[in-house]
Amino acid sequence: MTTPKSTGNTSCHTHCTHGHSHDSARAPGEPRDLRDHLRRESLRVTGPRQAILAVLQEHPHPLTNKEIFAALRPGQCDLATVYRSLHLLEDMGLVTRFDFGDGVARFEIIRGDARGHHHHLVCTSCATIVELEDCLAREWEERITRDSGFKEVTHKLEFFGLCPTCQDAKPGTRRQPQKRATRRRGPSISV
Amino acid sequence: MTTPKSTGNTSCHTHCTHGHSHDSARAPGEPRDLRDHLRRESLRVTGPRQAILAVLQEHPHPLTNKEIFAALRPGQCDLATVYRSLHLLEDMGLVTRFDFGDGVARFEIIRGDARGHHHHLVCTSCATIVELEDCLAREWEERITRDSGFKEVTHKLEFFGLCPTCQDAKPGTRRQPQKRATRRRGPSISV
DNA sequence: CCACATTTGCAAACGGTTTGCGTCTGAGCT
DNA sequence: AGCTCAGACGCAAACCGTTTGCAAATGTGG
Repeated sequence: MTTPKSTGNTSCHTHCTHGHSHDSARAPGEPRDLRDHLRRESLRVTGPRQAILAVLQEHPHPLTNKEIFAALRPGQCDLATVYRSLHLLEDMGLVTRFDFGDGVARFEIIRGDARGHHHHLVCTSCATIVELEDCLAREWEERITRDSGFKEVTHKLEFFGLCPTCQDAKPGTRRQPQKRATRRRGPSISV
Repeated sequence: MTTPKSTGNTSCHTHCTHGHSHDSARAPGEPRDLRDHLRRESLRVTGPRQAILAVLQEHPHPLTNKEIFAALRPGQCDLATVYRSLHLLEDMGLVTRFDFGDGVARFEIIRGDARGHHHHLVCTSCATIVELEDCLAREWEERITRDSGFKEVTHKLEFFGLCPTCQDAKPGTRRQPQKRATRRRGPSISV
């Protein structure tokens, strides 16, 4: 259950092609911001919500609901509340949902410091996650908007590969035709 | 269950920036190809497998397991067999799995005629799907491979938006804070 | 036509996620 | 401070896509 494997390290920000302004002009994910957002919609500032956001703030990588739940003090709140709170935080725009195609949602806090919309590089073997700087597909959104007639065009883009560590521990040739190991969720991510 | 909604129309191939060679030099998804692949690995050419591949060949858009199952003659095969066969076809490289982030896998046959790796534009309201020509992110894979130390880098990229039809039938402002409609799977795709 | 490994159908299990409902609580008001 | 009540929470059950165990059915090479 609580496999801590999925949170990797390896900070490999591929590029840094923008000013990287270090002024912290109200980061969206800050505690104050949570209060403001909730007040504005006459919702309650509760312990679970603050605790969950705090966990997200301490972790620089996408976390699953269970991982967030595990990072909370035992008995601090129910798993169902974690799910509900993350929907709320997502709707309020404080948190981004990521989908690595393994059927588990992951969440990351939205930081003010130029760490907004971005993508990930995920190891298909150990699920180590590398954050990629900035977005790559904005201009395509525009082109597609023009050509398709769609509106409010957004995108999801994630990269997958074998991380340096897993390249060594390679278990021979992969892709046996049938008869492979179980397909039930493991630490790895099938692409 | 069998909502046929998710298969849209609207063929809007955004560009066509390559020779579009019309020679059908052995398309991967053809029946003959299925036989070859199976024989090569001493697997059986069964009715269900041929039928499933045939359904995929008739449909130009990604289909879910259930949609494929529904397109088969009643009693032709079990839903579990559909799941198993699609894993097989995917492993053999005859079919591509797509993930639109709604927790349901979709499959599309791999055609030989320059319709290999490509992406989609999905309406977040009615789930209409538009096929986008070719791939846009190949060069990024190379760059990321260089910069990260990962190997065998691949990617998943899908676009989402409001299709022309759904732009009109817009139900006022969206994004109510809490208390929105059910989150259980519907025809639409939440991004 | 046989023998046997591969597949299938069926039903049950699985795991992430959502929800119904009764109880609890944050926060505005007095 | 105390009241009040809409909004949150905890708990457990439901949902739903997917996977799998097992016995019976079937494709294939010899």
